Amino acid sequence: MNELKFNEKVWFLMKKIPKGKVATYKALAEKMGTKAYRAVGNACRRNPNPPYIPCHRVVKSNGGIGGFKGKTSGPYIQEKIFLLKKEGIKFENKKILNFKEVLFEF
DNA sequence: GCTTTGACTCTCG
DNA sequence: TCGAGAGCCAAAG
Repeated sequence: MNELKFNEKVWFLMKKIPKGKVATYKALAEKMGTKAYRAVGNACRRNPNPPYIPCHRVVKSNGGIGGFKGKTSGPYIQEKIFLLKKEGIKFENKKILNFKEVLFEF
């Protein structure tokens, strides 16, 4: 049972992200010892585990939001941004202004 | 068991 | 700065 599946590893790292901070798919993948950047996003998109996973704290390496609720654009993205903004993260045109400031390093 | 998809990342022009 | 292409891995069909 110590065999953490790929998705489980992703969730575990996500939960480690403190409030007001964000992480990139790349960081997550590399931290778990793989380059499955996409697989990380897949784990979140399918989100086998509900609100238990703070997927909104995971962004792209360029500071972009990526997606939310299975959508890469639309009101869902705005909502994701709004949540992050409430945590002290600044956004501009769907991009994180203080990206490096809020970027959480494992 | 192969094919398709995806909330990605990097490189080149 | 921006767009297109290639590379990468895992889950679902």
